[in-house]
Amino acid sequence: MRTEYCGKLGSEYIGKEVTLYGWIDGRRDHGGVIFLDLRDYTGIVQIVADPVRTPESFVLAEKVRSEFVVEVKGKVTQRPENSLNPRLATGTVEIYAQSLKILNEAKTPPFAIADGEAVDEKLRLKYRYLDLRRPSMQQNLRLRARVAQVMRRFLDDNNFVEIETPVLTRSTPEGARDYLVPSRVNPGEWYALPQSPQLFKQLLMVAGMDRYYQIARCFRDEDLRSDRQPEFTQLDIETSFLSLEEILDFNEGLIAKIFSEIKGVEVPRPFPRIPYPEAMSRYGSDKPDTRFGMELVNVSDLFANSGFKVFSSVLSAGGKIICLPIPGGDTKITNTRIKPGGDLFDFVAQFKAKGLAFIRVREGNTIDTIGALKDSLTPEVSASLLERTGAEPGHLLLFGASDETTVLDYLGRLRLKLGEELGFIDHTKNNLLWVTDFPMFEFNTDENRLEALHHPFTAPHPDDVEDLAHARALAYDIVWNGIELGGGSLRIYQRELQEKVFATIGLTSEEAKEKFGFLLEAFEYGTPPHGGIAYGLDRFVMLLAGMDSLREVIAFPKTQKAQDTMFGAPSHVDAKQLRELSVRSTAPQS
RNA sequence: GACCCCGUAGCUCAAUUGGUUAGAGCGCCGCCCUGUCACGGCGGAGGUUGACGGUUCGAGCCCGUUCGGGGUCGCCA
Repeated sequence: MRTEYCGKLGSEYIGKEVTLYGWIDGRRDHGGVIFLDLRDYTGIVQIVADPVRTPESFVLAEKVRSEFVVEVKGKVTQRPENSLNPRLATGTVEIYAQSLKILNEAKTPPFAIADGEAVDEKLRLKYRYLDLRRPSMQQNLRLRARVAQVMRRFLDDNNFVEIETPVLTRSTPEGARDYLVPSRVNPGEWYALPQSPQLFKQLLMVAGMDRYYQIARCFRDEDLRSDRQPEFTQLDIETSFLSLEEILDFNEGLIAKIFSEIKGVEVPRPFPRIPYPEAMSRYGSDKPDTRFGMELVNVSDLFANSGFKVFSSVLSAGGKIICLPIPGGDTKITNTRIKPGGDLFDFVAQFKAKGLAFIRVREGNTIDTIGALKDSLTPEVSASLLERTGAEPGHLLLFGASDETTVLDYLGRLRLKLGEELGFIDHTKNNLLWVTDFPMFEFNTDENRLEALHHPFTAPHPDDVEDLAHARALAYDIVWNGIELGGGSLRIYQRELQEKVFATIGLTSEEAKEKFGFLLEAFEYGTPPHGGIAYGLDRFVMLLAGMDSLREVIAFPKTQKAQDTMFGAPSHVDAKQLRELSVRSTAPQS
């Protein structure tokens, strides 16, 4: 029986007989004495074997290699004065191995079980069980478990009930592509894996569960990114009878608790709230990073009578001229980068920018720019420009001219790129904020119809119900340092309103009845006002761990091609299995 | 669907302008070593340069195709 963990041993254990289990982390053979590093998840402790004091284990210690699994029994001993190792937590002691038992041998691992050197991603995933032995992965997964525990404890303390919802459910319109599961019992019919438990949790509110949460696995069959996996985990929350204010306040409590217990950081409350239109106009993003300035400035009016054709033609087409002011940018950013062929030009071009105009502000507020623009800058316009953008000598002013949505998007992205490049981002900050007042719908030009920005169950602002197409939603996103941690809304709980929203996104009443009839019917049996939120747990943990990929906080993640290279999933299946499911593959035979 | 980066020994990387037998560190194996902890010393093994095709007197290097990993755009209510 194990009596202690390796990494916990210290001077207070001296003289104690211990039994340890773990992996051999290293071996130093001096011929007459052999030192072994024994590792478990808590750390490393030094084992000693020599022919005089521990003759039996000495013979075995000569055979032991890295990653052998062993049992060690012995006495915790004070290290000699000149052999202390201050770099090891257990460096004041060592164990003379009275007994050393090899429980299992190990092949030489394909990479060292240690942090530090970067190992190729495909190797890590192929040998994930070895990769997970590394200290950093041990820490990340244990951090994840602690975060989930803090969440559960907080919600439990607030009378929430944890309820599981089905993984085999039905496909619904809108949203991401579904993962489908064929039904054997119902040939030709399919389950869909849930993109979120949204409708189930709303029905739990109808059911009077009052406060629900679930750490729920969700599935979306879309292309992967470093922060997007096809299956991921949400902390899903729903409450009845709470106002929007109460929900935000409650969630701030949850987040503050996580920051306090996990990071030891007390975050100030209440979190700032930025209405969506303001977030877009100031930051060009619905998840603004407020850790640095460089806010966008609308200067359209200053160029209303401009002779600069690029600007005047955009303005007359109803577009906007927006400025991105860059302190110190005059010397740090060359014209070459801004002009066609430059990296900044190419960067914004992929987001539909036609180009970037620029003004350089020099000593005495003199202005350097291209001739065509200079001609339209009267002294009055120049003065207003400098005042409104806060520009001082050394500033570079970049200008985008396009329709409003487009120009805000590409300048917002450019702001982030340059803010990072120029070192303006203070990475010690924890800027938490809510974005509120999202529009209910946005126009999908491909399908030529409105679609829900959040989802079609989001309640409109009560002042805006007369004109649903332009209504604000009672929705909110929580943003940490420019990254969306989660989002939610108050929900519709009246049948008529829900039907109107379905109609607005182009669902016929027949389609609405066929796909959501159960929800509409439920609304007729006394549905409480309700609302909630969902957090991306993987992403939250990734950020708390300071990692830049979800793979670092998921035990068995998928590759960019959505494969599990260790298990070999997805895989072909027997023809018999397909027949049972009434499914035939149309994929080209390989 | 598209673009970019990467692929050389078990691992991390190098290899001048296309030029002799593809190198280094770590790891691994053997021998030596009683206080190391990145132990040390001596010796050794280890390569289809992801794959296929092309150009060339000659290809790790150039070209094409393809496979794999990563990043990004689109996509992700």
